[in-house]
Amino acid sequence: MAGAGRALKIGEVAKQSGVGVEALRFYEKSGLLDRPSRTESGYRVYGAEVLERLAFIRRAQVLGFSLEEIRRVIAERRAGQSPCAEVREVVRRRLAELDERMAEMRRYRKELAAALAGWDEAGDVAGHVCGLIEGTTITEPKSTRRLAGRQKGKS
Amino acid sequence: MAGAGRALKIGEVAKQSGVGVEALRFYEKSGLLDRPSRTESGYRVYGAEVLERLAFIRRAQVLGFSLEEIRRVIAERRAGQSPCAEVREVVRRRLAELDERMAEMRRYRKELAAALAGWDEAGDVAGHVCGLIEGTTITEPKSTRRLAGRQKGKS
DNA sequence: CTTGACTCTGTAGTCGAGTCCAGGGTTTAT
DNA sequence: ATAAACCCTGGACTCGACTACAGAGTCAAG
Repeated sequence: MAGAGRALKIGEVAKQSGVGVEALRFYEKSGLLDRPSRTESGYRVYGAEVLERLAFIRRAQVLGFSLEEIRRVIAERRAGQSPCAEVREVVRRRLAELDERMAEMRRYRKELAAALAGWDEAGDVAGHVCGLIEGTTITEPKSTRRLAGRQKGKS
Repeated sequence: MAGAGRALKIGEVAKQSGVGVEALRFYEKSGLLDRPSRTESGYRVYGAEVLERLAFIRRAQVLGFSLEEIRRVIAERRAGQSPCAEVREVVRRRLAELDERMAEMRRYRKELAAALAGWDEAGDVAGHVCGLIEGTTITEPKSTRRLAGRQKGKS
């Protein structure tokens, strides 16, 4: 696979992958990208396969892997072992988390929607903030854990 | 309302609210809590109503409000205006976000589950990472936005 | 040959929601 | 009276995934 124009400089890679020059260097530092060869003057020179790697990373990210997890997967792959066991593990965990998360969200959604609706017609009583928050009784999630949170993308 | 033991010191409040001394001071600094009166020696002295305020904050947080949003709501309330319009706004936004989020999650879940299942019986092919990530084609979310992310809770 | 776009390294800053610490002072129980 | 437990301030640190910047070198076009 791959066969497009090779010998990409970092800016090319950024443009083609949508990842951003700084992020690319950051990924390299974090062990997500192999360090590429260099021109005599020190410029990074990538082969087209880096684009696949980046797609891989993006995908994994989207699936909820943290960069650290992705790093481990890649490292294992490079160590010859198929990282499948690991990946499977992570995926299973993700699934469970996702389900939990979604259940939580559904609950919140219900609360929110109910509060909004009920309060939409009730008008507001001074002193109470719309009854919205002070009124609702929520079954507290015992541990509020991270979502597969990602920051604002520029795209 | 309220009528329990008044004149709480910060540690009491922490214990009764589950919020943590440092967080309480942090909330105060951030304008989420009014600054309480002090003893002569400078100790914070809270009235019981702070517990309600904290419950309010917790609830709002759980509903997906950021501290900044909560701060605004409280500020508006204090300014005499009912913050209902604002709250409603935020809630509506949250609902929309939540829905979008959940749709995304459902998609991911499907991908993950499918990948896991399909791959569970296929065995692994070297070179491909389980087909999991390199294989799946995901309809990319056009902008990857923050979830109502919250860090690891200590509870 | 000069201008401007690109690249390099290394360090620092961002955001959110806190946590942790040092280096004090105070209150309470023994 | 003294130790333990509490409280104070101010600032630094955490985590994750980047982004920004300074200051310097390099490359391609005109």
